Amino acid sequence: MTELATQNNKEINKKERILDSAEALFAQHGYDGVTIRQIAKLAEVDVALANYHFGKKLDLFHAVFDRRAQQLSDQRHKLLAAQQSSMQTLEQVIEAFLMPLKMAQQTEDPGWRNYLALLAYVMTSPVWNKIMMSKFFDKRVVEFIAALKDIFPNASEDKIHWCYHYMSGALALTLAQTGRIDRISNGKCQSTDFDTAYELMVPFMAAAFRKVCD
Amino acid sequence: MTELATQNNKEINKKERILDSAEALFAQHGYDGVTIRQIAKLAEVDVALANYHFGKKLDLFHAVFDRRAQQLSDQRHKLLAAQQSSMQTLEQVIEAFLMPLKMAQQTEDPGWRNYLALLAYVMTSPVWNKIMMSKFFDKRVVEFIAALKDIFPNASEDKIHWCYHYMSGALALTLAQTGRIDRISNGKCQSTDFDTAYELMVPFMAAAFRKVCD
DNA sequence: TTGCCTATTCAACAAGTGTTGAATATAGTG
DNA sequence: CACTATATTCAACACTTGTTGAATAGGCAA
Repeated sequence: MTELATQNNKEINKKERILDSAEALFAQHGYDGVTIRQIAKLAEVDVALANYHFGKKLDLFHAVFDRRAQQLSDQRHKLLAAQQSSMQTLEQVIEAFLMPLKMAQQTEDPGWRNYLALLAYVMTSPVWNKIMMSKFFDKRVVEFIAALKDIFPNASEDKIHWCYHYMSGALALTLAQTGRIDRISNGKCQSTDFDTAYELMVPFMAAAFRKVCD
Repeated sequence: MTELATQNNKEINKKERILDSAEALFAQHGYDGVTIRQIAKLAEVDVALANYHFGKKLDLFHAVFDRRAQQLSDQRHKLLAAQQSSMQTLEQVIEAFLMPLKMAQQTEDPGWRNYLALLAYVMTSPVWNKIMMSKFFDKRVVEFIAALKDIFPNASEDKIHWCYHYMSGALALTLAQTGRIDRISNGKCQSTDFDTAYELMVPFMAAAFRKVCD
């Protein structure tokens, strides 16, 4: 995200090409919906090379997920900690939570957009959620919820958790880019329009949080 | 839902046992994460029987999805149409949209809970969303959005669509029952607690809709 | 040159996949 | 009983899966 976009790397680093291809395919078809051979074909490398670099298929999946998770998680932590002063508003906290994803999408690197879809896949999967989300993101969510507790000192913890859950769901469906909002709105809204999605999401969620937690 | 729960059907109707087993496995592992042999084993029938009754694997998937989709869609339509009078409040409209899912969960039949997770899988999947959701549910969503337009005559259509999108995401993550809210809240909240999830969701979404669309 | 390490390809394995046709059981009808 | 249609099982097929060990290429140091 801070680095330059590494697009059009078709002639260099095969190792990263494997990661990029796996990322794109896993994001769209899920773990079981993708074969190593499909990944290798898209990356234009031999089938055995993925195994050489990353080991088993499951290890490759972890490698794909971890590559950008660290960056994303760090960004969230920075933004939340930066405004750790007790002057923070609800809108600021929500924005700090969403901003890294918005920035990831705005990068020229198309890999980031694929990664966000992969993140949505992991978030909504009953089997992957525990395994993958606890590695990096759960810690940041705890920080986010702590900030919410400061803002709503009188709210029960349960309500805050459920409110976060709703926001997390809205976020996940946005990241997934299923194309449903395009279809239902007859093309007037677009799944790929993250700017609008995030812009509207902040006041939407802020009002909802206040209603339930205040 | 209106019929009696058909639990403990282990000694009868093998055809329905296949559907039930496929439903449970597809919901948890997705389409590609499940083999016909796993389904047959769980249903305690021969591998070839699934093919005999439902044809190809993809046809079985459709059969599983369609079985309860019709009921769910009809319920939504009834509830929305019943209060078609211009006296309906925002809360009533949202409740009419969520109620069928709440009722499905409250049934004794554990198959319904599996089905809701399957629905979440389809809703969040980039590949399945278009194929499956357009068959039954898109029509009801259009009705739901029409009701929202009546309530917010001055709101732009885009905003209404995005608000629906957020709610749909929150709903999908709830249906998915990933166990994440359990983990983050240290067990204080539970993914299976649909009652609380729906109860809080109505005021949450109502306030959010008003903020953005009013 | 030789030697060595890493990267990459090739060919192949054993296991598992969806699917199918024939064989067998079951139940209902005359 | 026999006849028939449906339901179920059995065995096997052709194909794909992840994975691996041996073979090859390329770069770099001595």
